[in-house]
Amino acid sequence: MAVHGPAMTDVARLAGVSHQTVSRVLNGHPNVREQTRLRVRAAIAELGYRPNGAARALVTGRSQVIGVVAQNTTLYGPASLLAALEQTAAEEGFAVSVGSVRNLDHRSISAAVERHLSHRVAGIVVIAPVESAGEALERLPKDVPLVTVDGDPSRPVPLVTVDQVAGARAATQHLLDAGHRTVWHVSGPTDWFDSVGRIDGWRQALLAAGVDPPPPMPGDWSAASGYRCGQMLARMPEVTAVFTANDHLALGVLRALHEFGRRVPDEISVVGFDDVPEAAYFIPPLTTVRPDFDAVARASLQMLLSQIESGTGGALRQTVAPALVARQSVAPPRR
Amino acid sequence: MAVHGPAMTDVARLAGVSHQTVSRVLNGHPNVREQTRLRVRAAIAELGYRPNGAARALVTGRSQVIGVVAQNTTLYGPASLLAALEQTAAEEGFAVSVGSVRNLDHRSISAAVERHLSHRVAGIVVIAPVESAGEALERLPKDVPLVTVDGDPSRPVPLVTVDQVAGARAATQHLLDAGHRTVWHVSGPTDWFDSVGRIDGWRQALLAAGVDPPPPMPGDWSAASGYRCGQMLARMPEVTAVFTANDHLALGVLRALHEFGRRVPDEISVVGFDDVPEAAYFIPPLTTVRPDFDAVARASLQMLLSQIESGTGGALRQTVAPALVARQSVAPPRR
DNA sequence: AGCGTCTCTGTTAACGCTAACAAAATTGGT
DNA sequence: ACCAATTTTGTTAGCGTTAACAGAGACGCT
Repeated sequence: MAVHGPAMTDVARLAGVSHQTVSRVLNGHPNVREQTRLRVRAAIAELGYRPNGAARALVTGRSQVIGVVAQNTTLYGPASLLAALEQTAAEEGFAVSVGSVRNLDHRSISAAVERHLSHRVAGIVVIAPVESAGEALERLPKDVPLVTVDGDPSRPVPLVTVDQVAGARAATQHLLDAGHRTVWHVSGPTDWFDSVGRIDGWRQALLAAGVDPPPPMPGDWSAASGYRCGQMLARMPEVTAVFTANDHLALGVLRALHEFGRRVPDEISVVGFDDVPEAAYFIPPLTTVRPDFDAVARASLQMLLSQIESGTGGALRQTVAPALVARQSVAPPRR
Repeated sequence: MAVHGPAMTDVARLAGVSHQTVSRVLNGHPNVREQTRLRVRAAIAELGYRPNGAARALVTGRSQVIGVVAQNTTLYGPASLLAALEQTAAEEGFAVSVGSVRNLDHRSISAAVERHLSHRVAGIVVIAPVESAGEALERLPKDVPLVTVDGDPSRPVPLVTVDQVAGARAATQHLLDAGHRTVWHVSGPTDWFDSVGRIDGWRQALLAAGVDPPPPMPGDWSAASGYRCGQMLARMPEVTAVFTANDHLALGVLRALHEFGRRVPDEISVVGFDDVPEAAYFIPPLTTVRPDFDAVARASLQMLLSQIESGTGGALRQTVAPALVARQSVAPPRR
């Protein structure tokens, strides 16, 4: 009592009503006399009463907590998404419980989801950018509200995603528009849907321009792998434009090009993806594509909440368009 | 039943024991016959039983959840810390609930803490790098296990922190050792304890070398503010060495110096702080100080768990030493 | 006045688990 | 084989809340 604070019955006693009436006030039930409602509110304030979420969760079978499963919350994208999700959830009165996971393999994901389920979360958001995550998701009890972000477009699971294809197309087109005859691509890991989408968009833009796409160079999102690819690109005199799957890869490429004395954008133009806050201060400032993480978070949460309220598990799909941010890393090719 | 999965009584029935015995097996109570234990385990596996955390939390008064309050989980430091915290907590069987907060003022912090308390978290970790957070923390119910990270060293609250002073001293000393006569400093926001500590360490190293510290230039952690400071530094011919309070500031400085044609490290040496993964790919690769976020997370959690178990609220203090990572952004001054 | 129909409030019974105690089974020493 | 100590199991009573139903007034109609 002393330690755990007052309970509903204490409020009821002080207000001179039954605990059930207090419950009704708390849950905004209509049939409570205005005067009673005020008395209860006053008692709540006086005692500093705070409803016990565990008890509520026990009886309703659902808590006011949303579980998020993500892999590497240190990467800029996932971190931004998580923060946005948390903000949005808080506005709706939900807490967010993170379950990060070392690998996005089947077992790790299941384990994280299990942990969330055992806490009886109201719903789960899975940031599942790779193939292997999909399997784990299909075996889930299907009465659990679930939304995937950046997941597999081919699976029948509610999905919110940044329009990778459109973003990549815009980036590539921007380079073509500047006069480049073709655009090379440093991609992310090919088992990530994000990567696949960005490769697709890049390829589409080239094909639409009647250009045969060169082979994409696979990276792993890190500046280190961008650097390695950059070392190769720097040695190829015909390369004048590069689109990298994220800004960190671009940083590595910029560094390699700089070391080889190839000037950006004079000799080679570079475009990234993500618009990390530092991108404007790369040398030179990086032209990139900015996904709207807030919009993604809002859409995911809205989708999740509608499932929670309706009880039905719709298989919706929502896509958020990213925007090109032009800076100084792009210029027309020298002739 | 069907929707919410089997309960303890279902397991008990299948195993031919009472639900209390199941509870004992689950909680590792010693006095259970080996044979019984196995039978119960088998039943649990067969039914896919998952204990109900809400019910457990209700009766014990504590959930297996740790609340984290942080401001900007998009910044590299907090994000890394959060991820490490989550990993460590998961190993101990705890989930982590994030409560991010727009501002670290008194009211926002209290609100976030309230939200956690209403979910009956077992303990709270506050990543509270600024002064204003301290007040909010002192009014908390003192029976809640609490640990602050990077908080106010002068308050009687359990605290884990990176040794900012030692890190900054090492960075500054490294520059002095290279032969520089003095070292300039681009600091973080001065209401952050991290910044204060780094300023202190820098100043200490200079004073110990018999040098009068130049005025620190205040930034706000962002590359943008680093760039602004860099523009000033670039115009000052006497500057040969700069220590920035984090790597993003350093990036901004590097960019400004580059624009002004001042070469790093030939004319000016730069050292950062944080060792973000990209720092090795800046132009030139950045010498920096690497805090051990995993160690901080482990220490915080251990401190929190010992409070949870013992019930006592010790006012411990623990400091984690960072390590200097030497790269190519430092060289002896030209003479 | 009498009676159904609202609106408001109270009573009781879960939800799934652990704690405390009670009972039964096992062990060991004689 | 018998009693006491010990180990193992079962029984009961909550934890704080919501849901379902029951009861008590207030109101309008015949």
